[in-house]
Amino acid sequence: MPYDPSAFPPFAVTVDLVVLTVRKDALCALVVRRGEPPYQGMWALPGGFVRDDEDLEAAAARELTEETGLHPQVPDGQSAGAHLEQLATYGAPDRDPRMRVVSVAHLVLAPDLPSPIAGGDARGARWAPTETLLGGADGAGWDGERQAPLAFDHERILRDGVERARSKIEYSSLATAFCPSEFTVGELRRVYEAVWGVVLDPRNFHRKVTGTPGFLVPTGGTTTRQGGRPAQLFRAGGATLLNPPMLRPEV
Amino acid sequence: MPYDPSAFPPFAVTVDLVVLTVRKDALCALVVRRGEPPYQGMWALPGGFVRDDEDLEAAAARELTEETGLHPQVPDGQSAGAHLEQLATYGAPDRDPRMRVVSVAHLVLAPDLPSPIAGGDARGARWAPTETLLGGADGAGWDGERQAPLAFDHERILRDGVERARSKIEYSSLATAFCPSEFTVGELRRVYEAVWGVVLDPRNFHRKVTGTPGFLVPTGGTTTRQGGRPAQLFRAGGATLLNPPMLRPEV
DNA sequence: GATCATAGTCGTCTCCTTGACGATAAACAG
DNA sequence: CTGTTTATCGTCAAGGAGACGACTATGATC
Repeated sequence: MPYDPSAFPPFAVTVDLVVLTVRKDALCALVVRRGEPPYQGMWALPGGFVRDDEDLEAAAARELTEETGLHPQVPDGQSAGAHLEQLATYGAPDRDPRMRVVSVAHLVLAPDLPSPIAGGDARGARWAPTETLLGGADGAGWDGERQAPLAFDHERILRDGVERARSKIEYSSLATAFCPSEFTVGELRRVYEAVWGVVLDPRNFHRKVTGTPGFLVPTGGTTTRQGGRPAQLFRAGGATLLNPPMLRPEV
Repeated sequence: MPYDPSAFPPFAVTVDLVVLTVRKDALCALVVRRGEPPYQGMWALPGGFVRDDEDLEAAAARELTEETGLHPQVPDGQSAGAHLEQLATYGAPDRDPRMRVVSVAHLVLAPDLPSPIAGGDARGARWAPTETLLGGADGAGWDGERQAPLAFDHERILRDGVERARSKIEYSSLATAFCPSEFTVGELRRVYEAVWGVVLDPRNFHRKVTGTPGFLVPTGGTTTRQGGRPAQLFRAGGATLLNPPMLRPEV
């Protein structure tokens, strides 16, 4: 098919963000309240239009900073860096009732932020447990109160993002993106437990992560912030792919 | 950011296809020759504009049928069905010199087609080994002749698609998408060898795939089309996720 | 027809990983 | 001092994976 500049239908292109963190042993996502129609007053994933001369990833990074104050992927900066990657693109013709909108969703994994949502356009933004946002079909049985459904097709996007995160921490070292720059083995274990929704054996987990080359680098320090015996502090090692992978317990 | 229908910049949205198959023990991709500028005369991935009222996946399926005659994912039809999934979206502001184009790339895994490219808009379309199309940085050392580079950012897209395929056949049963509806363990092994670019032990491979529940279902028939002792015929089982996974040999 | 080459299939052996779980260590709360 | 909590080390048995020997059933060649 030839390119004919007058033949292509016009689209709006947006980025939406699935920003995940682990708070109080629960996997949580950032949602914002919509201030205008459609879906006015409902919760939605943060996002916005891609600008005229802006790359997709740059748009995602800009939205992330606007909403949370987080900066993606600062190589080693102490400032809270977050992992950002493209998730998938959603473009059903009727997903926005006003016009044809194609949304390039991105996945962000962030450490738990000290202040609620630092430096963000935080009017009506909050962290909500993914289990609450997704209702029943989110894996393990669930009996809490149902949250009003998300706007647009954002529930589907969030579900895909959570599944991506669950799968990705198996074979990559990305679970450390949920941790502060220095963390203990126990804190990392609680990340895996929260994201997968399972309970892991502390002894086997310790053996596994400390035995995986390049995953963890001891800093020499210790901490007792979790109570109990002081734990060694680690930072993320250089490895991005884990070999052998962490395997989600089956069933 | 509020939606302002007059504020969003106009984009063109296309789908591009990375169509992979295994031919003569080599992983090959479908490329078409461009008939007009820019990049006139160069090879490119097949693709085209998304229509006004068309979902992204529908557009990818339509392009696939137009180019190859393949239909995606016919549940069990004998007619050559192919696996189709979204790969990633590419939207750098300068990726097309004429206008702002966002391309939603899709990955297709197809069995080797009997006729060169059946029923397709095949003027100037061909299968080319990915190793040739990608030049050096495609993993194992390479010393063949260099193919002229692909148009646009299609080399990057192809590289991502090949990597996705390599990784996906590890933990899913998608390698069977490269095989005809009935195939032998040896044929499946040659698929893995071609996609990964390695040599696998036939005995361990046989034990592994026949021992993975839901991967293969014996049909009862045998074939000698590969020469040697007749081999049992199988078809793909119901499992989509392999447990345990096939692991790519390291290094 | 005997022999050879080619594939396919079954077994064995050893090493390593994993899951289950006992035991010890070092902090804090009472 | 004692109990509680969390961290860390060790042991053991079961299963998976790589290396590789052995045997089988075809077609090709002499």
